This record gives sequence, C-alpha cells and structure tokens, in this order.
Amino acid sequence: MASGAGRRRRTQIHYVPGDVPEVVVQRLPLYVRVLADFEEQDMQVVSSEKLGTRLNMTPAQIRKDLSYFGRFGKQGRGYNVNNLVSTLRNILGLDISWNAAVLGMGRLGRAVVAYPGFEPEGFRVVAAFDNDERLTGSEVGGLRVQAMEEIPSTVKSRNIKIGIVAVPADSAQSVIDALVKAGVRSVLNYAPLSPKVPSSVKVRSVDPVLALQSMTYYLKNPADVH
Amino acid sequence: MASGAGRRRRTQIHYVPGDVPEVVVQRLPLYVRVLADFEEQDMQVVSSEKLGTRLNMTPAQIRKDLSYFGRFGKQGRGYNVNNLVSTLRNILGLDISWNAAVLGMGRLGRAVVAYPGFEPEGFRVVAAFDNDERLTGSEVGGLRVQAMEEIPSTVKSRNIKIGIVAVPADSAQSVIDALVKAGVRSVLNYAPLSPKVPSSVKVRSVDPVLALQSMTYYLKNPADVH
DNA sequence: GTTTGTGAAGGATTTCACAGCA
DNA sequence: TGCTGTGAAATCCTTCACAAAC
Repeated sequence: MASGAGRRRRTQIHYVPGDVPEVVVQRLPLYVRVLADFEEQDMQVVSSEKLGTRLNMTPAQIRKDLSYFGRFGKQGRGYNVNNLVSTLRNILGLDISWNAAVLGMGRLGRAVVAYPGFEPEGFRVVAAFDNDERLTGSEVGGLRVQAMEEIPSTVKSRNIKIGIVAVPADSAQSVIDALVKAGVRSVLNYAPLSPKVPSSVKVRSVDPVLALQSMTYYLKNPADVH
Repeated sequence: MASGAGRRRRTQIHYVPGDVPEVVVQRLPLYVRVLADFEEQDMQVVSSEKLGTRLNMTPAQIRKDLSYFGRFGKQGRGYNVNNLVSTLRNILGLDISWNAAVLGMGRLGRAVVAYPGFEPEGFRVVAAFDNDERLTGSEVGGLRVQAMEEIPSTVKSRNIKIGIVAVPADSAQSVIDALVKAGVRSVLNYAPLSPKVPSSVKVRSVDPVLALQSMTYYLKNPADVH
C-alpha cells in the first residue's frame, strides 16, 4: 500500500459508487462518446463549455457530474481529452469487454444478433436463446440457438453478464426471471413491459413506440414557449 | 358556449399543456399501455395502487401525474379503464394516426421500415429517404426511396409530422436540419449523437449501446444497498 | 371501508456564482 | 486571464398524508 508518491497526485481519488446519482451515471457514456470523437480529431484539451455545446448541456452540469468521481481538470485549461476518456471508460467498466446473451430469435432478436454496433464497444453476443423447438439447434449469426432451459448453465460457462431480451411481452417476465436467477444483473429490454426485478438488477428498456407516443403530445399541443 | 349543464361535470377540465412537466408526459404512454392490457382483460375499474404495482411506481405518482390533466377517478373505486385509456389517448394525440418518414436506408433504416410495431399504434411510415444514388429510385418495403432533396416537398405533400433518423452519425445533423426546415417537429433519432434542434422540436434518441454502457457501471460496482 | 386529488413536505437535480488555481 | 470544483440557492420532482367522495 502507501500509494504512489510521484509528483502531485491529483486524480483518481474518491467516488463511492453508492453516492452517485443514477442520472449522472447515465450521462457518463455521452461524455465518453464526444470525448472519443474529440480524441479522434487529435484535440488535446477540452473545456466543460465545449463539451456542453456539443451535448446541449450546461458546463456546470458536466463539471458537477465529473466531480462525483474525482478532479480531472486543470483550472484555466480544461480537461485532457485522452486522460478523461480513459478515466471515464475505466469508471464505467468500458475498458474490458462484456459477454451478453440475446433471448428471443424472432425478427428483432435476429436483428440484435446481427447488429454491428455492439462489438466495437466491447459488448459480445456469445449466446442465443429461443423457446421455439423449430429454432433451437439452428444457427443464427454463427450462434447455435439454445433452449431457455440452458440459460443457467450457459450464463455460467460463458460468463454472461448481460441479457438482451427480445421475446414477446407475454414471455418477457419469465425470461427475465430466469436470467436473474442465473445471476445476470443487467438487462437490456426490448419487450413492451416494465419488468419486475430485484433492486440489485438494472433494466434499461429500448422502446421506439413509447418515444413516439410522448412526442405526439407536443405535436398536438405546440408549446407557446418551451 | 355556457358549457354542459347535465349532472355533475367532473372530468376533462383543465390542463394547460405548458404546465405539464415533460417527465409526466413521458409516463403517459406507459399508463396507456397497461390500461390497454387491462381493457383487453375486460377489467372495468382500476386503482392507482394496481397500476403502480404493474408499473413499479408509487400510486401517489400516478395520481399526481393524472391530476395534471383532470379528475378521472372516483373515490373508493378507482378509475374506469375504458374512460381513462381513451382520455389519455386523446391527450397524447394517439386517437389519430401520424405519418412518418424514415431517413437512411441502410441496415437499420430497412429494419425500421419493416418493423411491424409502428402501424398498429397509429404511426405510418409513408416515405423513405437516402442519399446514395444507388438506392434512390429503388423500393424498400413498398416505398420508393427518395433523395434527401425531396424532403421539403414530400413532408408537405404527404403530411409528414415525424422524422425517423437512421443515417450515420456524421450526416444525422444535416438530415435533421433538413427535416426541421421542412416543418417536422418530432424526431426519433437512432444515430449516436445529440442533435441540435430549436426548442420547438422534440428529439427522442434510441440507443441500446448507451443503455448498456451505463449498466456496466453497476456490474463493475455492485451497490451494497441501492 | 376504499381510493381519489392535492397541498405541503421532502428529496433530488440543476444552476449559480465565485474562490482558487494554472 | 481562463476555467475548474463546489458550496449554496434555486428549481424540479416525488412522496406524504389526509380531507373529501363514493
């Protein structure tokens, strides 16, 4: 122990996970995304002002968000792009890759398996499940489709930490229950329902229809100001 | 004027759109969804308690949300399922159908055009756009792929109110600018960026990668309590 | 007895504004 | 001078708790 003496130690200190508001955690990936873009453009340093402009957020919010995790900036200069992006990736666990299973091999599940956007971000779809016996045993995107009964063993053997649920609404809860029982604590849910999970499990739902249905309110009631 | 005398008039009164918090509007479609399900099961009446159980929300929040729009319940009984679902549909503008255009005919855009979940909810994809000349003129899901230059005229002639953006990140902003210029005020964005739009325009982004990237935080830092 | 609708309280999140540092 | 980090203030959102209604 007795950590590094070096020069001035400035970064990496505090951050007690439990103290960080969930909204803040949900914004961190946005920061990572623009920072990665700035990095690609060989930008060395960036201010909260510039990040805010790019993300349509106030600079104060960005500074406050980052302050939950440490002190990463330099007064008068801003943030070192490379440092900040790699620190945030580390905080979020994006510096390692995560194995996921896709549940449901219908139209949507197949699209998810074929989706090329996960792999480059470190998410690997390593298993595919479906309850239809006409599908189990067949291949989808290089994966053998397995029966749901195999969830517990495969989750363990393949070190699966994330379940991506693409089954119909009426079977989603039972599939999620099975995932949770098998130890999965992160669920990306494409089914149109609000699943019940223990508080130790995170669910994020992706639902374009819900998104549309709240926008029509504003189409119907054009706000005078907003 | 001098509105209905009848018996007691209870419902449908107030609601000044500008006063309703956006979070509340975003939850209304959730209520519509469960109510529609209850309706299908021939349930006549439902309490905020039951709705809350189904949605993992407190009954108080549901009652408060609904109270922004009127007084729809009966003390001691609850809400009439049929009434409430149709009132909420009306408030949200879900009692009419909306025309949408899909922009970008790559893998994702094609999937969106083929997606069977929009039509039954009253969202019609009536136009498809792409800038690649090898695609324009061809057919995708029964739609002729049009060049982006045709956005203004087609938005008007086909009464398009919603743009669904499925182009790469680097062309998304310009496509959205074109939509906005053409009068579109609702954008469903699949591209990985935070687009800039005037405050009169609503954007909702669908991004499974962002959703995953914030869940890994909790995988990495299992909360003691939460 | 049950459940709504809602002021008031409480909690969470955002923004302000400025001391302090580069 | 320029910009961060952060307490304090302001705003926003949720929950409480209870009178009123059925």
